[in-house]
Amino acid sequence: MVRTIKKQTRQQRLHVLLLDNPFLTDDELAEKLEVSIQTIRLDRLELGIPELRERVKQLAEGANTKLKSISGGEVVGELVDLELGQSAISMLEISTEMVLEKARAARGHHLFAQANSLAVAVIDAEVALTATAKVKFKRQVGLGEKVVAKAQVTGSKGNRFFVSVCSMVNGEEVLAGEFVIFAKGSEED
Amino acid sequence: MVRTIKKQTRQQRLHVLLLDNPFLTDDELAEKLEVSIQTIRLDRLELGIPELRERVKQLAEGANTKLKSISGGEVVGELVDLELGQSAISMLEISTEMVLEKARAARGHHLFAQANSLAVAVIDAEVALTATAKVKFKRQVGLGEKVVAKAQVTGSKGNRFFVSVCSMVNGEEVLAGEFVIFAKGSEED
DNA sequence: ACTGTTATTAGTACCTGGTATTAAGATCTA
DNA sequence: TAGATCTTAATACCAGGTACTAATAACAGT
Repeated sequence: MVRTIKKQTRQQRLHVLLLDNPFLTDDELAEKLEVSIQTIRLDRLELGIPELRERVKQLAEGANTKLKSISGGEVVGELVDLELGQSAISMLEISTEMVLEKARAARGHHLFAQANSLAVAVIDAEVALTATAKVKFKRQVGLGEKVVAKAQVTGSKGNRFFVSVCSMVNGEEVLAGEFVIFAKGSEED
Repeated sequence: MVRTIKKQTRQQRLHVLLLDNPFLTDDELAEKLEVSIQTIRLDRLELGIPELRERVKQLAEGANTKLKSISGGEVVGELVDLELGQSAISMLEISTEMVLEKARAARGHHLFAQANSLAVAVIDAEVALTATAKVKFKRQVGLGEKVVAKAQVTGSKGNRFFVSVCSMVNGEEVLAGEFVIFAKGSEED
């Protein structure tokens, strides 16, 4: 079944081509893969790949929400556990966009963002803002690694809450932070 | 000239509608604004607004680069001045995505990201990573405000560099931070 | 060598969301 | 009432598809 193998590899190449550049039309794909446009369409059908316009649309929508989830979401990372006023756990997988090209290590502020947003989230108040933060980055975090952050409220004084956060990768500490969070008032950030 | 006013306000509404939801077709716009589809098309022509597919495409492309510039770019914010190994200045305008809904204030980690990436950028080395950070948020920063961060290298010890960062809005201090940055090696983040 | 299956290509009708152009009415203004 | 502006209609055309039918090519098993 040589043809089947050909077909499979072509469909794989199709998949890769579209991952690399989702803006390719069937026409262009047909040229690149040296088959007819109908074959491309059958392939897309079999692979469940939508047409150009749909792909572009999904990109446009998806990028929007991804942007928000990175910069505007309530918690950076995925909230795994939350006991308001006491402790919280979140998980963040390091993606390509978070990594410094040269060092291939996650940029510090992403780890900070995870820890900071978790420290804010754990506070049981309408409005909570970071007042001060003291952070230690213990070791690099690489692409694809999953960072688990644990936040623990250690005390409070008036509307000031003290939260310590510890982030781990595979049981290894990668970040330790002490946060002071302001609750309710709009005095500071 | 009642018609002219009508036209202007309609075009303004058109503009706003598309800002709010760029995925609207001319058909839908015509319905919302209670004019014919031709009028919508003339309006788009006059306003220089491209057709739906083009808008979506631009969103898809633009969102990609925006994502990168927020999370993967070399410096968070706009680099205004840079003297490698000495000092650097960057500017960051607070956009809607950076703001906490309830507090209407910029989330701490955005200010941190600006300061941290600036502290890293100012170091004259192939690879620079944050080792420790101590940050104080002095006051809230609101939507649309422009944060100017200044980083100053205050000393070094081996491959450890000490950088202090001060961020201001309208001459008012909003963030003060002390960073320790590792240069070259891949020891820590 | 013949047959059945799978793979590929071709062709056609139709769809959405447009552009571009021409022409006809509507609306107001001087 | 004439002229300018605005709005709507109608039509031809386009890209980039879907959906379907049919013909042909390539090979496998017997």
